[in-house]
Amino acid sequence: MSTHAAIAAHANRAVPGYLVSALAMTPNAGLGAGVGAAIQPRNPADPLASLGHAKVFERETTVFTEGDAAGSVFRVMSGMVRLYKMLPDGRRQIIGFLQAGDMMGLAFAAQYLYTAETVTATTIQRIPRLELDALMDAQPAFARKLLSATTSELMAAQDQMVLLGRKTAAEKVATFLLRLSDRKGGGKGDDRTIDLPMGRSDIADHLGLTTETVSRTLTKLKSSRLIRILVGGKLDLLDRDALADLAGGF
Amino acid sequence: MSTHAAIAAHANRAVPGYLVSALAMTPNAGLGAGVGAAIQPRNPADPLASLGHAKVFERETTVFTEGDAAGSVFRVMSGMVRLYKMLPDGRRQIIGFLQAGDMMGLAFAAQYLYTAETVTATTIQRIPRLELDALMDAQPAFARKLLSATTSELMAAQDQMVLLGRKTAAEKVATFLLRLSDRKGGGKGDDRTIDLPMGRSDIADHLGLTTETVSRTLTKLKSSRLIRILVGGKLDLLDRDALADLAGGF
DNA sequence: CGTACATTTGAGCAGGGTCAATTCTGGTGG
DNA sequence: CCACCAGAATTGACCCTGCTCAAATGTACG
Repeated sequence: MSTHAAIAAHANRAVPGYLVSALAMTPNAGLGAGVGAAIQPRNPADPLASLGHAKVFERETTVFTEGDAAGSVFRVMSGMVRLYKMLPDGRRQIIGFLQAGDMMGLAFAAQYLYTAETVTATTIQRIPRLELDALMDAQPAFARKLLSATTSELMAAQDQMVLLGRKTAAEKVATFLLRLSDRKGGGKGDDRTIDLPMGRSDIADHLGLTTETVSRTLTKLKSSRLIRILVGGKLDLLDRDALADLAGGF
Repeated sequence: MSTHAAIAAHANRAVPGYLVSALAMTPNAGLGAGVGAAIQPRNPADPLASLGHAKVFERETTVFTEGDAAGSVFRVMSGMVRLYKMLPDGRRQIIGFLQAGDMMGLAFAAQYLYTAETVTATTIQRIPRLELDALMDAQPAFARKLLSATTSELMAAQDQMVLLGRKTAAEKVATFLLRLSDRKGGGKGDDRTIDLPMGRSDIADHLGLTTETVSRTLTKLKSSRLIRILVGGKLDLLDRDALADLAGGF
């Protein structure tokens, strides 16, 4: 028993530390598949509002890297962030995409367990762990919220396992599009139009596919008149019912 | 927007309820990939010890089904349980395998989000949600433990996403064997021998493979002298280092 | 000891990957 | 305002890993 990169990483879980993963505190969590937890940034009852301070990151910038000492948690205020893990040889699995309200870096470990990078220009609130701890001590209700948000993330992660382990390429892509669409639900404008700020290879690494397969699958959906691909990373869902059928659950 | 089995299930996450998933409260959690949390059954400090009551389930028995009203949480005292989700057409994804100390059924939703079945004869403690709530209110430290356990599960779930999305069949099987081995770490006897009480199709549905591929892969590992397959669902790890290399991280 | 089911093994196939060329897109500078 | 350029996306051709279908062992329990 020696060269256990595998086992070593696994053992992290046993570390009685703090700050383990990402989590979101509102309903719109989920796209992240075990990642983002929205805690309404501007909610009057937002207990995090006064903690830490916000900073703007430009697009394609690293916020923190897997293995870094985990001293803070972060909350996305606007923009989009991707979280991923990499295998030693460079294969990448994107754990999730975070949007406004989602949190990351939350965990009970000394190091961050994945890398966080911005997809678009993003405003991020950085909250020192100590401040978060203090808030949890002071407001038991907040601790409950964190727990609730974390279990929501876990549910999303489980759905993602079904997707990765048992869905076909077409089902994966259809599911992904519907999730994205659900995410930004209530908003303004055409509710059939969704934003795809991330590149094809990001989508591929999130769905366990290659960029080529993602592209081909989108092309097929376009030919079938289920979607329309617009310029500028936007896309119309022309037939949600058909997409939902294709997605096959979740 | 109508036939959204997908979207409906997804929406569950928004339900402000309780009791969402499974979680474990000790280091040996992890095999579950987003599932079991061990809370030392016989630990003197076990705050759950006096709650609910235990029951013995025989092998291959359903404990609860996805969609059932979620009135209780459960803790495995001995034996093994599998948790899974199914797609409408019957494809199955096993979320994780639970062992002694692992909890399940914990969630912030009104229904169970997956099905739990025993693999072997299993003793399970059933704890009404109300009792768990009361405990959380009475012991803030316990609530913290739950949060810690849940984030551990989330970490495990993220590792499982990497496995499902980016690993080859051989890497998946090697990773699985090492995880199983780590799980029951400290125990007695030959630490190279591990128990595989679940069938090949359970392993397959956990790793996103077919039974045939799992079988073939194990045969190859056997031919390469990395493992030895014993009767009675046992198996020897003959070369952990080689397996760890094969597993490629985590 | 026999039967039912699980596992293994075999043969052939296909979904999605790889490698590579072409087209688009968006930003930049003239 | 437009031509140019670099990177992204798309498309094509071919291949391989892992799946399907099927048959042959193994194994456990009554």
